[in-house]
Amino acid sequence: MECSNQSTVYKNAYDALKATGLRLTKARIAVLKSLCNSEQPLSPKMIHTAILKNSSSPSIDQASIYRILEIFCEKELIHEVYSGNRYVICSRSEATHERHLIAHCKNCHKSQDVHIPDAILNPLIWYLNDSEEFHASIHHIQLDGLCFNCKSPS
Amino acid sequence: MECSNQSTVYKNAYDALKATGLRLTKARIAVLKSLCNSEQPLSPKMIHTAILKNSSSPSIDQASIYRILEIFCEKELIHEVYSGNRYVICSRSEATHERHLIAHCKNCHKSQDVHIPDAILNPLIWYLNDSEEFHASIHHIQLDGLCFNCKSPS
DNA sequence: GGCTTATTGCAATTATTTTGTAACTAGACT
DNA sequence: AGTCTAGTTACAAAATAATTGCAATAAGCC
Repeated sequence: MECSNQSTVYKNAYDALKATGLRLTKARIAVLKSLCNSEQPLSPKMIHTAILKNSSSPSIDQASIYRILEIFCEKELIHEVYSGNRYVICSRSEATHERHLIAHCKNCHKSQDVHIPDAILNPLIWYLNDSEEFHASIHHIQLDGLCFNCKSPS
Repeated sequence: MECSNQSTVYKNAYDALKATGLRLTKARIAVLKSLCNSEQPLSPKMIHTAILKNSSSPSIDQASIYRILEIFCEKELIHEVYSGNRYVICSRSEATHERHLIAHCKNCHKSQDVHIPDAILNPLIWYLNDSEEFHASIHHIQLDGLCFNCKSPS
């Protein structure tokens, strides 16, 4: 909602798009804007709806939006984030009250429990709760990254 | 793949299912088993396929699988995890090389950058990388939990 | 302004998710 | 073991979402 902040976000995103060498089409601009104007992650459908609702935007076909999002991800202009249509059994370690994180490999899509010593995890939990920014559920912190097998040796 | 471990996982999950008071139907058992036997999160479709492939399982209708997953989530027998069909602009802070986490509120679905002091985050990153279990991408660690607004006051 | 080709719109296809209802069955109680 | 009954499921159909091929378009370059 911070207008000055918003435009900074958009300006950065626009510059990043330009830097990729991709053409600056009205469709891509519209998708970028809708993401920049939102404080929550948007699904392709939500982006489509947002663009249609905005009278100043041209109408963009949904197929284009899928393609644009795919390209933007490749170029790392945007991230894909949590949506929630995959499931795992609640962790093995919950029963024993151990703390853990669910680590999700972006490459092979396997998930694993990662056990973190309390000495390391506690400060993070405490910091978050004290900051009042966010209350992380201890038994369901999800890390995105690469598992050991998929981690490139570079 | 650890057989003894697998059955422990299943045994716990089965006990947890029983404890909910839900009926122990063949469909629910089949869904529970397929999740327990998988080391990666499964989509409804994947679960359906897995069950059909398993000759010892009865054939379960996919509509039932959707309903079972919904109920299991309510009862907290399973978690929904990352799947990736929502998008956010790559973070504001990446450009300045600040470290941050993307925190995703399970209630209102807004995401926010959570800034963690290096003193707190570094040990976690270092521990993970040293453990060789998982390589978390520093600019894309995702926390699931509740944002301050949605956090219940209890 | 005209050229070139990356990109989009359109339309059709395929996949996924949801819903209503009749049939079924797990668990409880004889 | 047999019967009852509410909770579940299978089936079919509808709604929604995602993908694809190709002709039309327009962005960037001269």
